[in-house]
Amino acid sequence: MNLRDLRYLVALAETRHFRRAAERCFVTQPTLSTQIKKLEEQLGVLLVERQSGGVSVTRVGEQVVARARRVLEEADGIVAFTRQHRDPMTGSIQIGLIPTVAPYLLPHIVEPLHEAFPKLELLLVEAQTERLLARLSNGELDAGILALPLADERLASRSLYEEAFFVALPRGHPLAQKKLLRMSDLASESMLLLEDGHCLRDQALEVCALAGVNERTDFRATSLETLRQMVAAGVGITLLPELAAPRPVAGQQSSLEIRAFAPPAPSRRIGIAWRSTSARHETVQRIADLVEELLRLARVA
Amino acid sequence: MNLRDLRYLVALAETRHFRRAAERCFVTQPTLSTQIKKLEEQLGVLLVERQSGGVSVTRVGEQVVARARRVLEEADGIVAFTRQHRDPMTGSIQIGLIPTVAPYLLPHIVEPLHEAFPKLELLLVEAQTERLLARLSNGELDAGILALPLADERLASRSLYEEAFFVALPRGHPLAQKKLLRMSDLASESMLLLEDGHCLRDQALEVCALAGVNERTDFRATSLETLRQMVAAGVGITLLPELAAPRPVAGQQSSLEIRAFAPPAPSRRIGIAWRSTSARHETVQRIADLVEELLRLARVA
DNA sequence: AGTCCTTGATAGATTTATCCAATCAATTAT
DNA sequence: ATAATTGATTGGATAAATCTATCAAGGACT
Repeated sequence: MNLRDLRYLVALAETRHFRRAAERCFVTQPTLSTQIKKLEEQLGVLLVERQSGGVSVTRVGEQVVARARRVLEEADGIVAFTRQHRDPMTGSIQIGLIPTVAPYLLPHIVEPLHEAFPKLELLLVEAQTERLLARLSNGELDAGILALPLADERLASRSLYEEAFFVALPRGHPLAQKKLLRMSDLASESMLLLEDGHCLRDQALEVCALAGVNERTDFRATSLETLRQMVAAGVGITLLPELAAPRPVAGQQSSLEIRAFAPPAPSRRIGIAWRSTSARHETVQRIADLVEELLRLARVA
Repeated sequence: MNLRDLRYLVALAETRHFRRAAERCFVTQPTLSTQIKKLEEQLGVLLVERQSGGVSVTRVGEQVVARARRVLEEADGIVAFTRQHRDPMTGSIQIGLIPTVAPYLLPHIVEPLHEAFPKLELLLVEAQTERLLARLSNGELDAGILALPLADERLASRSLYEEAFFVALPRGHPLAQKKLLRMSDLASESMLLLEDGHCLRDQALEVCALAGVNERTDFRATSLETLRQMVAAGVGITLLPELAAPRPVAGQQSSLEIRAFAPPAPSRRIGIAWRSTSARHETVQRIADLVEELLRLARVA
């Protein structure tokens, strides 16, 4: 049996006429005749009575026609459904972000993304790198925004932006008197860091190694915001990635001082990753394009 | 698009494996690969992600697969419908039975059914009511033999027979001295019952409630046969449905005594259920007719 | 009656779709 | 490193669907 045969049958039932039915199906009458006959043979039942001057559908035929209509409706439904989804920017896409990026990047991109791709449903998940990569690999996520480079070879990735590290100091800290800091300035300090599992922790540790700074091991924060609070409370200093370093709001006093490094400033690269086999490749690229553009604009401003 | 392609797709979604899917469809892997690819091109959407080590269905793919299943079901419905219009008593029919009926009813009916309808292939499945109804509703079964009444409104049903409950006692039990028991006789007893999920358990509990008997809660049997063994071993008493209460075989001593209730004896009604839309309606009726007749004869004998 | 027109059926040629066998490239397991 | 799996690809055989041309049967009209 075949969807085509069912279409022939329905057309025949509606026109009660082989020639007109054939015409409607854009085939010749013998074609339709043969196929209907074959269908009847396959089903072992006579579907139509061929009478001179037209065709009448048998009782069994009526039932089959009714069922055939349902089949065709469902089948056409598939086509209609996929037609809607042919546009890569429709449907839903699941994106994971690392916790040291999500709360600082998302405010910049969620609204513009929604405006640019109103039919795209963004499902955002926050998770640390390891778990993110696992969920990406097993198909639970379509894309992940995290620090590059990646170890996983089955994943493809591209860069979105590079963010410099800034030093966060409590108000009144001696180093706050300098406008730009050098690595060597930090040598006598001890650094507050995030707990294990955050890639930012590893990145900061690397900077520390270069600067000859020790980690303050009696305390590890579970989030960047906690870390910021601790610095503000005077417990120590820390490194903040660019997007997480708050712009000084005009007229607002902060107990936190942010200082940049003198070039060459340490930095980290944030990118987006996806399965190289992903069916959502196109969607991911379009999102990446927009995010890149948005970040460029935000940095200039 | 083509019904065959949809079958390929569903097989692929179920096996997550081109080769195994191809095998199931009785074609070679390249054939299935090509057709799936063609289907994807026609729909303009990627349906599966090809990864080394298997296949995963995309989100759009999942939707298409679900729709494809409906199309195929409807299409198969046409075949089934016409098949039974040729001769309702040919082909195969899948019947589910509850575990407290199957082993006691089937010996009475399987052979006569086969003799009466030699071209009908009986496929018998044993399952508890809940699972039976589920498999009936989703089309895995054509009919189900279970206790009435049913809750499910999408199913039609008719009665096959009513079976009284009997009391099973260990040999030498005081109650065994009476020929007929009243509910009130049981008041001081504690009853052994089946484990949860068996409808017989619920029915027996209802009788217990009427009789003011308590369930023996430290033990629940997984089958009627286990239950019978326990009673024979003197652990307690139980209720057995009529067909499961063994006739006393002449000359054979049993450590089990069976006693009927004085009228009005408690009983349960066993019936057969089917989807009201089932293409096998006629077949089910003919089977029900014969089963009803057979049971009537068996009861008289 | 005879002719014309309509109906669907049939035969043979042609095009198209489907399929398989063999093989490849990539990845994973041993 | 080697073998085993994975799905993709290619070329040619096979089967199916289609078209053109024609036929036979029935009804309508002159």
